Amino acid sequence: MAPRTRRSQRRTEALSRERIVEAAVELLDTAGESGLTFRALTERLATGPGAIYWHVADKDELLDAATGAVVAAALAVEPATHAEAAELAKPAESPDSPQDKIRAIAFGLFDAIEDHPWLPTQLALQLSRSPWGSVTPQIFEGIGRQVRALGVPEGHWFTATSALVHYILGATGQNAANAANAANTASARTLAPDVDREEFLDAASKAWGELDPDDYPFIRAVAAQMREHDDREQFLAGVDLVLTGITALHLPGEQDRTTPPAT
Amino acid sequence: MAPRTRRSQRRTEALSRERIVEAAVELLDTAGESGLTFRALTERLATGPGAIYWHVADKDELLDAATGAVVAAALAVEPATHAEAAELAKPAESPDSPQDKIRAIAFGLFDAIEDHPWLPTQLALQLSRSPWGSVTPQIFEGIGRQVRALGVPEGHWFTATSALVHYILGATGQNAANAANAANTASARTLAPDVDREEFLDAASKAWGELDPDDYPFIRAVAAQMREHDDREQFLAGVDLVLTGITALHLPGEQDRTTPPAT
DNA sequence: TCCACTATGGAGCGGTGTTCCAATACTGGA
DNA sequence: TCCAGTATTGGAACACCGCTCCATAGTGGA
Repeated sequence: MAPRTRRSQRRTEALSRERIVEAAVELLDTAGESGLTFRALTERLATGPGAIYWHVADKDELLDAATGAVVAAALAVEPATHAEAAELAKPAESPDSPQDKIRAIAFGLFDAIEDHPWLPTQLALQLSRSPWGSVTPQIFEGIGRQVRALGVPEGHWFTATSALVHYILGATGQNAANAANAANTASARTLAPDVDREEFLDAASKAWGELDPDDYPFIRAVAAQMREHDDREQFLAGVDLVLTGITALHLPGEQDRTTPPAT
Repeated sequence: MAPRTRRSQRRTEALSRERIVEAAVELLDTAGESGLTFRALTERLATGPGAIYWHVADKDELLDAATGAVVAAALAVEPATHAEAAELAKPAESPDSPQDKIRAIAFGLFDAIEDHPWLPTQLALQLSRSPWGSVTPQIFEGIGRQVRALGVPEGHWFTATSALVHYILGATGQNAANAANAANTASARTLAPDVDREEFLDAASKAWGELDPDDYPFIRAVAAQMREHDDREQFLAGVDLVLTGITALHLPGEQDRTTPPAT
C-alpha cells in the first residue's frame, strides 16, 4: 500500500512516489534507458531498495509512471506553443480547428523526445504490452476528442483515432535515434546545429544506400531524400496525410478543409 | 569473425548462426520474451555461451536476427494467401492492384503475430532503436515499392510509405496483447474459439470503461465498440484509411479507385 | 506508556548477459 | 603423414541486475 496522508517533515525530504518518479525521469534523461537502475536510484535518493519498493510495485510500473508523467507534461503544454508548425503549413486554416489541435498534440509529443529520447521506446513498449495502461489512454483520449470534434461518425472513431495515434507514435519513434544523438552532446537547442546529427544521418542513409541494390531498390531511391528532409516538416506531412484520409473517407463534404494537393 | 566455409560433418550438427537464430525463435515462441536466455539457449543447443558468442555479437543482435528471420518469412508468403481479406472488403478491385499488395503485406505481418506474439514488441523496439537495421528495411521496401507503383510522386514516397508502415506496425502491436493471450492456451486455431480472448477483451474494455468519466469521456465512449470489433476488419479499415489519404492527396484523379464512403 | 502501523535502509538471493581461457576440431602445407 | 596454426567450442567466473526479507526507526492514537 502507498502512504495515505502527508506527515510532518523529516530530516531529509520524505520519500514519495512522486519524488521517485521524478528521479527516475532524470536518470533516464541523463543516463539513458540502461541508466535507470534501482542501485542508481537508491544512491540518488539516499535510501535502500526496500524503501522504493514500498512506493512502487515493479520496475515496469516505475517505467510506466515515468512515461505517463512525461506524456502528461507534453500534452499539457499550451497548444499555441506548437501552433507555429501548424500555421507553417496552413496559414489559411482556423487556428482552433480540430486539425490544428491534433497537430499540436502530435508536435507536443514529437518535441518531448528531444529532452526524453527514451520516450518513444517506452511508448511503443507500453502500446504493445498493455494498451490499457495509464499512458496510452492519455494520448488516445486527446486525439480522440478532436476526431469526434471533426465530425467523424461514431462508428469510425476507433479506426480514425488509432490511425492517427499509431502514426504519431511510430514516426516519433523513428526520429528518436537521431534525437538521442543530438541530445547526448551539449544542450540541444544551442547554435552548434547538430554536427553529429548530420553525421548520424550520413551514417544511416549511407547504410541504407549500401544495401544490395537488387534487394532494396526502393530504399536506395529514398535514401537521398532521407538525408535532406526536415524532420518536423516530414512528420507534419504524415499527420496531414492521415487527416486527409479521415476527412476524405468520413466527411465527404469537407475535403476542401484539409490539405490541398501538394505542390 | 564468422565461419566462412562449410566443413565436413561433425558428431553433432555443427553450430551455425542459422541454427542459433532458429533456436532463439523457437524459444521466443514457446517461452515468451523472457524465455530467451543464453542459459536456455546453451542448454537447447548443448553448448556453452562462448560458442554462441562466436557466431553472434550480442543479445540485441540475436533478437534482431530472430525478428528479421520471422519478418522475412511473413513477407514471403504467397500474396494470394491473404487476398481473402482484401477481397472481403473490395470485391470490385483488381486483385493485383498495389493496394491489394499492400493489404497482403499488412496481413502477412498481422497474421505472423499469432505464432510469434513477441514480434510487435521487437519490431517497435527496432524501429525506434535502429531504423536502419536489417528488419525495418524489409518492410519499408515491400510497402515502398507498392507506393511507387501507385503512382505517388517521388517527393512523397517517404511520407506515404512511412505513414503506412507506422500504422501497420502500430496497429499490429496493439493487437499483440490479445493474440498473446489466445496463444498461451492450447493450439490457437482449434475450435474452442478464444474463450480467454473474450475474457481478455472484457478486462481491457472494462478497465477502459472504469476510467474517470470526467477525464476520459472519449475512451469510455469507444470502449463499447472495442469489445465488439473484429480485429482484422478494424485493421483493414485503418490500412484503407491511410491508403485513401495517399490517393486523395497525391493522386487527385483516382479517388474512385480507393475505398468508397463506408456504410 | 505502550502498541499497532507506516515507512525505511541494507544485506543478500537467484538470475542475467558477457568475458576469458584452456581445450579441441579442423585445415592446408611440408 | 604429420604438424603448425587457425577456427571453433564449452565452461568457469564476473559484474551487475531486479527483487525479497527483515530488523529497525518513526508516528499517532488509546
